[in-house]
Amino acid sequence: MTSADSSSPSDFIRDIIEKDLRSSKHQGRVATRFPPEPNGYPHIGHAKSVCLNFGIAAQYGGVCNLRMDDTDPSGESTEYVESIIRDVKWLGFDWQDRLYYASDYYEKLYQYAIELIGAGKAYVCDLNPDEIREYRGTLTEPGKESPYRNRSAEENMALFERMRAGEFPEGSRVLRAKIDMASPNVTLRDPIMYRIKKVNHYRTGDKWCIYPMYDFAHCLSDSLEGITHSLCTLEFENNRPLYDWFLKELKIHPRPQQIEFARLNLSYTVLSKRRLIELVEKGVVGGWDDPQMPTLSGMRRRGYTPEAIRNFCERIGVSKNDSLIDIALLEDCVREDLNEKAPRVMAVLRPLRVVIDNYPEGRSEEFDCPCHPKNPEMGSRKVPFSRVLYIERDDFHENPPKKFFRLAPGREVRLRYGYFIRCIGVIKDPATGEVSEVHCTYDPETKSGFAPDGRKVEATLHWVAAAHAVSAEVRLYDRLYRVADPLAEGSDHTEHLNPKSLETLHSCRLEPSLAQAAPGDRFQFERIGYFCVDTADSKGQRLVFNRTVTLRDAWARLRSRGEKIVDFEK
RNA sequence: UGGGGCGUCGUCAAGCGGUAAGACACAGGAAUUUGGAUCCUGCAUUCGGAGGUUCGAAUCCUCCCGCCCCAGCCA
Repeated sequence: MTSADSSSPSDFIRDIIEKDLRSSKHQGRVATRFPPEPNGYPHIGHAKSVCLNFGIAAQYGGVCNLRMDDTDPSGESTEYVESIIRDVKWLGFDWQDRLYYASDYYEKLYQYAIELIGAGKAYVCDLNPDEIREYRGTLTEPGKESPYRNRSAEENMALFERMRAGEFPEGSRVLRAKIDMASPNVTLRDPIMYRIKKVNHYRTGDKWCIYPMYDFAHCLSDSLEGITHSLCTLEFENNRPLYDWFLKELKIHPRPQQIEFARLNLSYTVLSKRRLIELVEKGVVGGWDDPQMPTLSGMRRRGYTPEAIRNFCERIGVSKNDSLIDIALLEDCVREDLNEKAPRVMAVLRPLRVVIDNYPEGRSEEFDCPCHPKNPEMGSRKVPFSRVLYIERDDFHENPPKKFFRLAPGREVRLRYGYFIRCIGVIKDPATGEVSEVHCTYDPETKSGFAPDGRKVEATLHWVAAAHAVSAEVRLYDRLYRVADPLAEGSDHTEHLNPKSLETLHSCRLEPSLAQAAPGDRFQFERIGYFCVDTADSKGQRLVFNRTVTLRDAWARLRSRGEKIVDFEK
């Protein structure tokens, strides 16, 4: 026997499923579900769950449903439902006709509640919220039984009907499961099943004024859909006995099994809906789809591909360890995907004017440049060359530091797919002393970048012909936070925001082929990084690019290492 | 200090009594018309700690330590 198929992932959840399959526990069926509450935009943490649930269904020939877990009308909306549908689809998953809503089960859930009341397992409690909390006890002390705990089934039935009819104000009564006020598991101390909320529901409108709680609704929704394995995050581990209690007391036969795994935490970002809403509402970011956001819509706009995200979700694995994934892994995933897919292009972000003194004025020529160095099938594009060019400011140093081997006075470098040029002088702004123009000569023998005499050059620079360049705005995104764990030790994450998480460059000069770029198109700006055309702000003549991720940069690494040494010496 | 869960490389993560996979990160090198990609090389004598069982323990037992979750009419 060969070792496990390395193309399909394996983890403790799949182990359980395979065991269940062998023992025919669910008649060989596998059914999962992705059950978001539509009260926010899905983020990369949701993607982990989406990939897990849909991935498992696909791997074992099962199904995965998409279910809106909409049991609390405050905060839920159609906008969020739409964002979830759009993003899960974009990730590449298909639930066919199995889009469900917990709110479609309200009537059935109500009947289940009636059944529990009839069995003496649920009661209407008149305690107010404060009293309920007091009666619940603490982590170390048992709770006290509610004085309403032993009402007759008839009385409970009548009261519950009147709750539904809207006869009582919010907060005045709840329906509770009668379990055990002394349970060491606080979840089991007569948990609330229904509360009164006189709030309009985005789907059921004002039809209901009582709404089921998560614990009651979730297990039953799962069983109603024939879910076999109900995967959720670790914080629900305490709730599992309650999940099982409802199903057992209602004598539901094929019972779904809840299995908990660790939610995703990503370094230098924050992945809680509450925190993300805060960023949106405080205006720290431009919205849920701001490219700085770890939301799927933000990442899409930033230029991430679904493939990269899926690969990431597979690479991080699934376990019960509370972990913090290094964002470098995510970045590696996009680079890996975009390295293959993104056409190469030249763009100068911070232009420095270069004049080729021995290149005739008014003359220009075109080079045919491959769109991908390894994949000829991606074709080529024409790039014009002329006497005045732009190169990257960073690619020239009047007094080059050690190990800097780009352009400097007297040095020769190659212009990618162009000519060798040698710097013969600089012109400085008399006011600032800053280099404003570099003068060079070119070697006509080195056309396309080859020297017939075989001489070598240390660097190859990207460039753009000044007269032919198109202008663009480029947004350089970096990590949103300065610290790896912005929530560490209960600190306020907004104190750790990275002030440089967005730098906008307005006078970027791009090769003319980019004038045709359409919103969403992705490119590699050679030697810089991966960029995509912004889908919201790039329109008509106004070109806006977002940086998805930088290229790995050995020079930048050397430089920052140097800085560290300098700091150390201080 | 009640209950539930988790501790294997800087970060993830395999391992399921037979002698520590892999990935990212990091470091070095080769090659290079992207200081990219690629390719080599290195990177846990030891698995939170201490005892014990065993010919043999990351895997079994005992005790201890650390971290996370639970006292919403949120999910």
